[in-house]
Amino acid sequence: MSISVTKRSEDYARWYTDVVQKAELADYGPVKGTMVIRPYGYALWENIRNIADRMFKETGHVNAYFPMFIPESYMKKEAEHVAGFAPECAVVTHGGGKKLDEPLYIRPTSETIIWSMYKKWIKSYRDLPLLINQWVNVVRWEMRTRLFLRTTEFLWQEGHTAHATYNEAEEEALKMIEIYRQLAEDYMAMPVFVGIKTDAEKFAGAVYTYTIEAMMGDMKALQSGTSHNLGQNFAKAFDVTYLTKENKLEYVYATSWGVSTRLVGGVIMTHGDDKGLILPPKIAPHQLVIIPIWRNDEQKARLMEEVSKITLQFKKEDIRYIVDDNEQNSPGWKFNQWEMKGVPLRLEIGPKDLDKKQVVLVRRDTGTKQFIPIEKLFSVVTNLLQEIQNSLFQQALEFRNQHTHEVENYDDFKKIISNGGFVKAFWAGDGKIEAKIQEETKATIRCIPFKQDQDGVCFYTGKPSKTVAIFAKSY
RNA sequence: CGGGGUGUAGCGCAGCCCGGUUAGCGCGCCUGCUUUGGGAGCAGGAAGUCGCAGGUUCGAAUCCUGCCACCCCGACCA
Repeated sequence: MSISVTKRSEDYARWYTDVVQKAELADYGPVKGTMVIRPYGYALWENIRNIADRMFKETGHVNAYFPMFIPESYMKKEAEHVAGFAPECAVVTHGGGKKLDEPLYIRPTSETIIWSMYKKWIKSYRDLPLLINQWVNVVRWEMRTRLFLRTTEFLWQEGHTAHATYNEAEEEALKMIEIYRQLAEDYMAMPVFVGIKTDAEKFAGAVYTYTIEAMMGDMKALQSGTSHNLGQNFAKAFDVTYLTKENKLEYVYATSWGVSTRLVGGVIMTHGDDKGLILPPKIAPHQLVIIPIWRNDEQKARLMEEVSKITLQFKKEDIRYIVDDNEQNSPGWKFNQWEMKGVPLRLEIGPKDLDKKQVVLVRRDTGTKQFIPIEKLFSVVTNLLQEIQNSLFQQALEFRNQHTHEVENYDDFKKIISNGGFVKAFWAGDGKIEAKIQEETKATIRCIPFKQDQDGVCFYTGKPSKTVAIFAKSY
């Protein structure tokens, strides 16, 4: 295996796949479009997942598991839903050597099977709200796949909630997109625009779709999480009704929301550089790698003794560290390897340091190297991890702002889009114009941000508008 | 599904045009010794149905036909 990655400036797509493979995050599976998530990549996903899971539970959600096989008839109950998903489904036609009476769809998402169960479980307003999440795999037979960003099978969570009123469902959908914003910005250090999708881009079967949209290193947008207000569409399709306090029969209101292993791709493309990955400390599998450097066994013994003292404290304070005392590889090799894997901090300790009661600390993001007295090590590491976390977010935010341009006419719009970047512009167009813009520029409306406080003129139609939209080419 | 590309050792490739004995190179792997502060050195070693199936030929990695797989770029999508 060669030991460096394609430069981002040379070929961004190749850089991405190089990093994924050389940082040992994932590998191609034997079936087209499938991905093996390797231990290091899975550890990263687990960290993201655990944070999200905690936030879900703190807001009253519980986990459950629904089957991956969905009867064909269920898929077909909600018209928009089947139109949106059926073409990209894997379908099981045989089981136990026999042709099945009814084909089974492998879930592309679980609304239908979950709502078929909710019909059984919801009878009264006392059963509401029902706030269930599941962490599962789903399958979508995509034409073109890319590791983490779009694979035939991927891991995600899908929350499915049932509510008594429209307002409650709306509140839930908004609450969850806010949780996704926090997950992206506060933990993954990935700034996002939060807003609503246009009709053209919303989920098949949703009334409203809310989204977080991040900018990747090549200035394309990544839809990183969505939350849908499903209204009564699925309740009606699956006939899920409840009795109100007033003994009136009403259809239930629903939401669904999800984030996937795509987030891993988002982290890679938000922070990575030509040396490989750069991971935000809060989600990094290892926050710190310790590399002892010795010349003989006696030195190694002394070093390892000091290292075990140091790690004792890290362990106590829940700093995720790894000691690389492998004897086969040279220090230089290890430096490069762990840089490829994006470990936020590197600690070097050798005989010279031991004599001076110090260590060398190197930041992955800036490359800054400093000598730290061992007695101060713990507090310095703690502060540095926080600082790296903040600085990664700030840097990503600056990058995004630098490449987000306001435009007032279509000519400027086209220039910006073809050079790469987000366009932020007043919008008063409709779906037809949106489609035309997409055809001509490949850019779509990523979202209409929640924060709207200005009046202006639509860049395309020239009509007065109070609505700013974010346009970009996307993954 | 359209366009392009690639299938030869675990990985990356050369050889193919112009058929010829034992199919090479780099990295990795194994053993030993010496090394270790930015991708170590030397010596020895293991490892290949040349993507698959037919065909042409005395002889095919190489020529012909068909098929398959994967990657990249588009249309579709988390």
